[in-house]
Amino acid sequence: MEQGIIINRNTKAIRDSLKNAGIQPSASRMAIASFVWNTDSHPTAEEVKIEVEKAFPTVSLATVYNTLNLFVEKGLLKEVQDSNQRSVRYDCNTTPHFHFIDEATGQMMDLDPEVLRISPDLSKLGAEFKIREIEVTLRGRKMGTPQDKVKQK
Amino acid sequence: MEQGIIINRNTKAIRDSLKNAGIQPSASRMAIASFVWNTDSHPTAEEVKIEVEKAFPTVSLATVYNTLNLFVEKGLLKEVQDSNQRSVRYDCNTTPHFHFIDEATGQMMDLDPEVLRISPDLSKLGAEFKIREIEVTLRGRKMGTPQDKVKQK
DNA sequence: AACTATACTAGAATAATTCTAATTAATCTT
DNA sequence: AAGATTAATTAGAATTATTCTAGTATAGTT
Ligand SMILES: [Mn+2]
Ligand SMILES: [Mn+2]
Ligand SMILES: [Zn+2]
Ligand SMILES: [Zn+2]
Repeated sequence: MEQGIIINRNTKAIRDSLKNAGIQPSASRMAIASFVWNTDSHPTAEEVKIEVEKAFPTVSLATVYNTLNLFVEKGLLKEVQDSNQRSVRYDCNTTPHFHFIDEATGQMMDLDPEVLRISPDLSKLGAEFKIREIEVTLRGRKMGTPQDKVKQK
Repeated sequence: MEQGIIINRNTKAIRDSLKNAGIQPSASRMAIASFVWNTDSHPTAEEVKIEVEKAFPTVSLATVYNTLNLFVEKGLLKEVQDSNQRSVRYDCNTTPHFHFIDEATGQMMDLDPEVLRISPDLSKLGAEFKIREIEVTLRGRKMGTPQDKVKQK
């Protein structure tokens, strides 16, 4: 029953991804990418900063935001809304998928796109609606076994 | 092809709705309710303030927020996220429905729940996910005829 | 009218994000 | 390699949405 996807790229793969997107793989960008591409926790900018500081103590918050925004622009990350509706979270899973938010913990989990079938009824929607993206979030509780908390590589 | 729902309650209906929810229908609450329950524009708090000030010039921003939060608490309004992901919008349509956001104008439109069929595949989702709410937003362009802009009562 | 509870207000505080202007680092040209 | 140019990073100020505070006004109750 594994919904989450952890990208887990190594240093070389990360460097190549950045170069590929036309981004110079500077040290701070590498540090930020290494963190966001190896977690499925949908971190906030502040959480990214806290983690990245461990490896790279001089990184500034402005650089964290600049870098995350750059990654979003280049399609390497997606922005998603935190459930408090106040801050942004960053999602390294840029493939179409859905989210489940546990309302007790606030934790945002990826859902495999196969768990939901979504069919727009064009006859009712009207052809004048040009859809670019469908965003779906489920909210509720996940009654998980403790093992569910364990991250696997 | 009408997706939007305009509640359009008159003064007496609004007063009754407030009383019904256990809210004292003070003058400022009436003014705020009269606006938010007669628009399908999904206004922000700032937009609510600007409108309400016309009828009620001394209303404070704190009262606008207090009142909107109170209405949300009592289930009279729903909060939805603005597409800039920075501010909250208020939706007088508390029945299950979906949203379409025109990415050129930022306009948020209601979609009738019949335009989308959503089926969770419980066998894949897992019974431990207790779903309370499914939130769906479509983004794209609406290539409307000019008449589409006209509000009908 | 006095008392109490509720509602309202102006302005301060908070917090997420962006902006500014200066500094550093990397890349390019000669 | 030196100098010139461009790109990246920084600290801190600015912006903005929202909440908080503490005082004032209003409404309901005896
Ligand atoms: Mn952004
Ligand atoms: Mn709220
Ligand atoms: Zn995700
Ligand atoms: Zn709506």
